[in-house]
This record gives sequence, structure tokens and C-alpha cells, in this order.
Amino acid sequence: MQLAKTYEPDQYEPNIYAMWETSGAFSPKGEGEPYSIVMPPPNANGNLHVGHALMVEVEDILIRYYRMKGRDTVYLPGADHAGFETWVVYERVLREKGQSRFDFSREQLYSQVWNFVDEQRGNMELQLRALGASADWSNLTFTLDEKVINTVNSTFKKMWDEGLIYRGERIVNYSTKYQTSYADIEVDHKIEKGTLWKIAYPLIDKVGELVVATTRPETLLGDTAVAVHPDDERYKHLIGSKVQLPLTDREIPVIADDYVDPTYGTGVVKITPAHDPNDFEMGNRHDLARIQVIGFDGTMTSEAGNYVGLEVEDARKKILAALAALELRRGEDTIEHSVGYDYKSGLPIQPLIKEQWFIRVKPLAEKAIEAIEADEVTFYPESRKSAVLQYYRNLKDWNISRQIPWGIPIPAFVNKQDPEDWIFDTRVEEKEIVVEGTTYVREEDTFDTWFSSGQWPYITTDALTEGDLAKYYPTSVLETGHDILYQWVARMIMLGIYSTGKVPFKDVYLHGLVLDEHGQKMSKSKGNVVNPMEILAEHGSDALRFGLISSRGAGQNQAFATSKVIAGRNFCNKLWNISRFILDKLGEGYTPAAPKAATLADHWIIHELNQASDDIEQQLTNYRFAEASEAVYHAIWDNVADWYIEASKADINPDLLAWVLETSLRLAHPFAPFVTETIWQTLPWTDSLLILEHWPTALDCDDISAGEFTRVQALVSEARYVMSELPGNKRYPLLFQRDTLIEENAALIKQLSRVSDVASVEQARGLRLAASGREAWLDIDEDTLYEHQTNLEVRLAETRAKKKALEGRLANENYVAKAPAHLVEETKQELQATTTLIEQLATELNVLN
RNA sequence: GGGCGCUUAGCUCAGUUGGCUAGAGCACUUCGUUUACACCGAAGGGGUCGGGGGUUCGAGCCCCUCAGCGCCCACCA
Repeated sequence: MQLAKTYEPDQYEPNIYAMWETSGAFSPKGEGEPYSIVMPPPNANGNLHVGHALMVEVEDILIRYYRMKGRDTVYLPGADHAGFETWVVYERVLREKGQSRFDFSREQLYSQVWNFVDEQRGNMELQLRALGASADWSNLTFTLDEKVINTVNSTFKKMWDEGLIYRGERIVNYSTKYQTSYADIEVDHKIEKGTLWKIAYPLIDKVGELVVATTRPETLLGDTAVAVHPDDERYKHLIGSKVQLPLTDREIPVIADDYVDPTYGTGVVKITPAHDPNDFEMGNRHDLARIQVIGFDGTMTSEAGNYVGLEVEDARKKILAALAALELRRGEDTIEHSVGYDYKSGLPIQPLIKEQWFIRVKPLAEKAIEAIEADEVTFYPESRKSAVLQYYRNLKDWNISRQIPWGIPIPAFVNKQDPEDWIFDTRVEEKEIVVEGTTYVREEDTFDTWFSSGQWPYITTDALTEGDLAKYYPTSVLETGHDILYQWVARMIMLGIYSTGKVPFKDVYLHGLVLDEHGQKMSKSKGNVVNPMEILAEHGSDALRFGLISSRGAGQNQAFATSKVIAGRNFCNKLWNISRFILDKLGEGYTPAAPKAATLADHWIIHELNQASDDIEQQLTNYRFAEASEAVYHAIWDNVADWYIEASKADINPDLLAWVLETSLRLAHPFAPFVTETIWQTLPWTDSLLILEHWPTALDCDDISAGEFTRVQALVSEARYVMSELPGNKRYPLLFQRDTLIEENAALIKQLSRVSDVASVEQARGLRLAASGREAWLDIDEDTLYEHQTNLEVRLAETRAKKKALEGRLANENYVAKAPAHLVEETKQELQATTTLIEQLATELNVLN
């Protein structure tokens, strides 16, 4: 088969992927030490963004590498129903149709969204294929698959039975826009300027007033007390008395509580148990009533009297105006404070009281802390370890109830007669069930998606049911974005230990965000989103992979650079043309024999590729993808193409050339799977798939011969340099005097350096190639030499400066005494070489003068 | 209020425990139709590693400090 001059990825990629998939190459081979990665499931009905591309490519590099290393490898793909995210999209669809969630039952909504997702499903799976993910598609898990729901239900049951689940009325973070509660972590806290209003509450029994300070005057109507610090001398005498709550006819008590900071504001706090978490707790301590004045729809309730139906902002303005009219305003301060926002709608979160299901996280977190402190999980980057530990230590009980229909229903029912009597039952399709003569009514809430996805590693590997994949649990590494370390990774560790007794993965590799070309966060509103599929279509899948991987460290946010994608594309083309050259030299009928080094270049390239293989292994073991890909790039481009291919034009060793090609393709395969497999398929001597081939094993070579080749390189480089510095772009003959290395490699040197000839002479003349230390001269006439004189002078000056620095170092007694011996030795040798070079340069200049 | 990260060439970034003349890709300059590749080859220019101080024989790397940028966590009205 004749290869085109340039590699055109789109002509080969889809076929190559189909070939892998139909051949069963993605299935675990069932022998060897298991190596497994569970893919963080992308949204089932979405498109992949460039962060997914990075994720998949990092994971796929590991999978392909370990597969080639002979491990029993599986890459388990997934698709996420993305509970709340998808729900938000679907609610928009409803709104466009003029409908609302309240027009339908939970079952109706669930099946509507199911269909909605189903219609658009599959896109992302095709995109994963385009990225080259060598995933085991036969074991794809959707987050609403039956096995997921069953496992999630039984985990819930187990926790319930063990007292880790409770239902309680708490202040929750409530999104009035989406009408659901959130977990703490889903609230966006922003520091902003706000106003601290001071409002007078008249005393009832005594003369005067108490001035409270508040940032939320609209909750005033829900106040059921005012609080001061018990030791505050200013107010001590008022504790136990009553104040008149403005705008109402209610009288509320003055209470004392340590929570109040006497130095903040006026030292008097209004207490609204229904709308503030601290006030809620204080209300519990002092047995205060809860009056809800803001409703779940974000407007004022009937408890707010005249203000009923108003939006919070309007109510605030009107209440402030009314207080001013009563002359109860006592000034205001501008302050900086933290306000919680709905991460999805951008509207303020309302703290509201709601009955919810909670998990007691403390016992789970403690186990996770133990495991992490014992290094059962290793974090890359390492700094995340302490961050996670800190997170666990401050973690509060986890609200797992969501008031949206798109998700796994909470399998619980409540006694129709007794609101305290809850039972576990999975018949969630029934609105009511009868158990032993008692009627129970279904819970309408669904689980927080992180509760189910937190169980992902052991669900997808069937670890609890001991299925075929169970041996892959715990998985080898969990790779994901550092932005969901707490939401997801931390919870998987807790739930994994809880359910299986084992950490769910041994390593955690976190990648950073892919920013736009200027280091800004990508967002639709900014219009700076990079679509990986467009990049892929233009430059190829391998080029995208290379571009995303190169010079990217763990956990670090980093700009997307098209120039790196281009570099990747060029690299693929380089590989392509190396192959064209070699295949052309070998010819159609070539059958390989055992490769054996013959020339210096042969020994050298074997040495270099052996070394590259070790380096890449080392880097991948430490998750240093950028360094690994760089090692591949330079081994192939610099060493194979620029030196070895060129050298082989002087002296060809077909079997070694074939070995070099094979080895290059093996080394590059995890980083550029498509182009390497495409080329592999054109090798006339093999029918195998590269994806299933083994990682390169070292070939014997002679290090001394390899070293000799580096001396040839030094001479060649110097000859090229000197010729390029000489005027006129001419070539010159290279003369040598009693130098066997040159004599034996004359053709090679001529080929590589492009000198016009290599000849032995009795009497040297011209310009000595001094730096390489060989008995070699460029045959340059005196006029040209004079023109070159300044260059020589510059080099002499530079070399002298270097010599001085080296002498200075060796003159330093402390250096000689304290530095490692080999460094001192190296310095001495270098000084020696520098001295020789200076003598030679000086001699040449003397000749000219 | 706590915690973390970043600042290295024009741009995007590497630089593992301190140790040869600080690297890569792109961009730039000069030259080049040479047995694969112009998505190429050869040669080259470009950095006081954010500022200041310290430790050390030796600091981009360790310590202190200042400045700028960014992120995460946190219920103080």
C-alpha cells in the first residue's frame, strides 16, 4: 500500500476505531494483573467539552500503556443522567411550551425526561469514540440502570438500619427558582458589599428601645426574639423583658445567648428561626416559634401580612420605607459580607426550613480520614491530600433529598396516620402501599445525584455482587477534574469504604481546568468555548490529544494552546513520513529477521530508544503525562528522524530500520493511537493490531559504539555550525589527519554534515574544528578565514570567560570540600577541555595574525 | 476568617529530592528543491526565573518579606 505524502487523519480515524471495536480489543483479556479505570460518566444527552477530552485522553493513555504492558486492562465507560443539570434543561423546555412541573405527576415527568434524554443520547458516546477512548462498551453503565438503582437503594437501606440516615426538619439551602434544596457544596458564596441596617425595637415594660443590626430586614416579620450576649453590660438588665416587633402587634422576648458577638453591629441580633441557620439553632435552644415569612416560591407568605405575595427584594424596600415612616431607622453601615447564591440560577439561596433526609457523615468521614492518612489513596497533585482531609474534618450532615422528579426516587413511605412512622420500601411506582393493614404514602423526593454517583466505582465493577468485573475493584486510578474533588471524589471514598470496606481506588489524579487561549475560564456567555470536535475535525484526534497533554501538570488550570495541537499534528506527520521512508527502503516483500546493530548509528539508536522507553515508563508511573509525551516526541523526531534516518542514508541496516519503526510506533501508540495504528496496518510483515501489541523491550547494543556515534555527532554539528557562520553559504571539504573515527565513518560524516568531501591529508590546513576535539579541519582558503576571524575571537573570549568561572569554582575550598566528588571531578575535566580549546583557538588566531 | 495555587523567552507552559552553560512548542532571524516529510532540514537570536532579604560551596527550586493574579473552604447578624 502506498502512503500519501501527508497524513490525513479524517481518512483513517473512523475505520481504525471501528476495527479496534469489532476486534474486541477493548475487552479485558482476562489474564495478568488487573488494571482498571472507571470513566467519570459524561452527561448522557450532552456534548463533550474540551475538559472531557482531556479527561478521556489522560485515561486512555494509561489504559493503552498498561494494556501494552500486559496488564489485564479494562476501561469502563458510563453515561450520566445528570439529575439536576438535565432537569434544569428540561424545565426550560417545559416553560417554552407554556407548561410547568406542577401540571404533571412525578411519573409523567420522569418518563418525559427519559424520552427527552433518549432522543439525544448517543452523541457523547460517538464523541468518546472519536477521541479514541479504548473503552469496554459492552460494560457501559447508565446512572439510571437497574443495577445502579438497586445498589443505591440497598445502600440507603443499610444506612437506615444502621442509624446513619435520619429525616429531620432543618434549615436547608433552597433554590426558589428550581424549587429544590441543595447540598452545602452547591451554594456559591460570594463576598460582596451590603448594608447593615439598624432598626429600633421599642421596649415594652421599660422606657427606650433596642437597636438591632441586620442585613435582611425583610425577615423582620418572622422574628420571634432578639438576642444579646449574656455578659453584655449594656443590655444585661433587659434580658427577660420584651420588645415590640415593629410593623406587627407582636411582643417578642429579649434573650441571652453566647452566640451573639457584642462587638459586631449593635450587639443586638434579631432572631428569625425560620430563615437563618444560626437563628434556627438558637430557636431550638430557647424553644422559639418559627414563623415562615418567605415561601418556597420566593415570595412573601401570608404570615407577612400586608406584604404577602411580594418578591423578597420588593418586600425589603417596602419594609424599610415603612420603618422610616415610623421613625424606627437608626442609620446603616456598608459592610462586606458573604452571600450564598444558587450556583445554577445565580439568584440568592434562601435558607428555609424543610423536612429532608440526611446522612450522618461523621462516622463515614472518620473512616475516610483514616484511610487517607494511611496513604491507602495517593493524590496527584499531592497538595490535595491535606485539602481533602480538612474538608472531611469540617463536613456536616449531608442532605440527600432533592425536590426534582428526574432522579432515583427515595424508597421511603410514611404512615398516613403517623408522620413520624417511616418505612423503607422500593415500590416507588406506587403512590400508596399497604403494609400489614397500615397505609403508607410515598416520599416524593429523589436522591441527590452525588449519592448515587458516589457509589460509582463499586456499582460499575459489580463489586458487591461479585460479578465478572469484581476483580477490578478497587480500581487503579480515579482521574477527574479537580473541581469535583469534594462533591464526588471525597464522597466516593466515604461510600466506597462504607459499602465495601475498601477504598474505591488507589490513586487519584486530578487534572486542572482547560482555560481559553488567554487563560480565561471558558463559558458560553463569553463565547470563548473551544469545541473539541471542531479541533479534532481540523487537525485530527491524535493532534488534539497531544495538544491537550503537552506541558500540563496535575491539578493546574491551563490555557488551551492551538499551537500545541499544531505541534501534535506535525508530529503525526513526521511519524508518517518516517514510516514512508522506511517502508520504501524495505520494499513490499520485506520479511523481518532478528535486528542486530552493525553501525555506530545502529548502536546509538538502540541505546536511545531503550532509554526513551524507560523514561516514558518512569514518567507515566508518576502521572507525568507532559514529560512522557515530550520524551516520545524527541526520541522520534530528534533521534529517529533527524539522526538515525539521515545516517541510514549512508549505510542501511534493513532489519534494524524495521525494528526502529516498530519501536517508534509502540512508544508513540498511547499518545497518538490513530496514526500509529494506521501505519502499523500498512506494515507488510504483520497482521496484528498495534493496540494489542506489547510495549517495547530493550534490544542489546554496545554502549561504547553508541558513545562513538555521539562523537561523530559533535563533529558533524561543529562542521555545520562553522559552515553556517562562514560567509557565502558554501560547502567545504573536511580534512583529517590520522583520525580513525573519521576515517571509518567518512561516508556517514559526509552525509550528515554536508561537507563537500572527507579526505585524509598529511599536512593539515584551513580551520581546525577545535570544539569536537578531533583531528579535523575545514579546508578554507585564507581570505575566507580572515573574514571569519572575528567569530574566532568571540569564541575565544567566551571560552576564556568560561575557563575563569571554572577555575573560580575549583579555587573555592568549600566547593572542593563539600560538593559531591563526581561534580568536582566533572568540573576538573571540563576545565581541562576548556583549556585545550583555548589553546587551539589561540593557535588558529596566531596563524591568521 | 481560614487554606491552596500561580508569577520562568514575544505567546502557552515544563523544570521530580538545591548541582554541568535554565528547557519545550509556537513565533522570530539567516540559509537550504539534500534518497521520507515545506505539517520539512540546517544554523541562530531571545530569559538579571515578579521585587527585596536570608540559608548554602552552590538557589528557578529551601526560609522570611513585599507586590500582583487566581482558586477553594467557611452560618457571624
